[in-house]
Amino acid sequence: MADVNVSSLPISPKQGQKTDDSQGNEGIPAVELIELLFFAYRDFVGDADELLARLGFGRAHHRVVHFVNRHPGMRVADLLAVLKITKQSLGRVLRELVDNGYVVQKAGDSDRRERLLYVAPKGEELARQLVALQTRRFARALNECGPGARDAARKFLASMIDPEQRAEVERLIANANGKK
Amino acid sequence: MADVNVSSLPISPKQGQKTDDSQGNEGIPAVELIELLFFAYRDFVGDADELLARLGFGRAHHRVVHFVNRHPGMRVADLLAVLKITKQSLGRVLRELVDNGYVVQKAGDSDRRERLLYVAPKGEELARQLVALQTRRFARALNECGPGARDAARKFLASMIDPEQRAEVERLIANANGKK
DNA sequence: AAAATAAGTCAATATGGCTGACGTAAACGT
DNA sequence: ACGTTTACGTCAGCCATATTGACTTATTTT
Repeated sequence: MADVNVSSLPISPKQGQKTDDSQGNEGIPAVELIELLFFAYRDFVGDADELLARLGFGRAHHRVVHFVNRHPGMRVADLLAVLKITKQSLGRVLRELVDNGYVVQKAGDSDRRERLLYVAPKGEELARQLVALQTRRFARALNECGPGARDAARKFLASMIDPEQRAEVERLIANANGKK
Repeated sequence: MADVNVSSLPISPKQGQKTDDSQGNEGIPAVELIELLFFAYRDFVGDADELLARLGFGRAHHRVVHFVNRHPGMRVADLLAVLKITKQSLGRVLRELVDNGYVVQKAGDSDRRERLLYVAPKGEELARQLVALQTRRFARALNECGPGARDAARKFLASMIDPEQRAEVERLIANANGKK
């Protein structure tokens, strides 16, 4: 599968551009971390792509199914805010998911203008499979890193989020987890 | 900028779906890590987007400038292998970068069919600015996580890469770092 | 009754991918 | 020396995902 031949690239003439920042975190130029995150994320999303492609879906459908599954009854406006896309962009994707029986919409109880979003059984199963795929990658990686890696990764990833947005994301996750 | 209103999403009825995997890494459902990585990566690439947009460039240009800067003299075929895109997809992006004086091409010395890629001063400056932006995010995050976070993050990110691809990525990074 | 809100839709456009087909120049193999 | 392969580029057409702007419909709010 996609066996590339990147061997023997020329060696960069400029030696390790440190750009360092103390605080007990010296020694690894940040550009290295930047590239690792790039490759890690590419493989991370790649897990889901094959499964989605077999259903005729793309990453946009993935995101919708995932968040609707995690937040049953969310409004369209909420979904737009989470995904940070426009309503026109969501339109086609949501319609396809509804038409194919992955997502259902119900008018709001107190406000009947709202179309509350829920996953149908098909959608829940798809979301479950997608989470399972990506969970497997995390499990493998964290096992390789040894004990404590999970907490460290959680803290690191949260810290990478824009400070102004972090509280909101944490709230989102806590809500979906059932706020235990 | 983009102040969303995601407050008060409904609470998920199904409690924390553990999907756990022992090894001293219990306690955080993987779905939480999945979402944190999603949001972290979105903000991570978002850093560059604004700067690129001002130049009329997109993420595709970012990747090209970055890797050409890190691997001066790389061949077009090497770049295609790293980015895993087709030569037709690269075509327009590379042409724009060359036309606007960010990247230069030189015929190979021993094989004159090759068009070796180099950043022009303009391209080097752009690459530097982009790395600086993303370095700033890493520095802030790692400082928040305390000592040792850098090594932990490096190990974690590397472990998230497909095992079959990891050696190749490590080689790529080592080469660019000057193989010290 | 008027205004604001939630959602959906139409149209046009941009970006970044893809496949297939073809062309050119240079290197390689027999 | 000739034919094949390689490295690169390009034309044409397609798809997926996103954008902005304008407009409609239903419903709630004021």
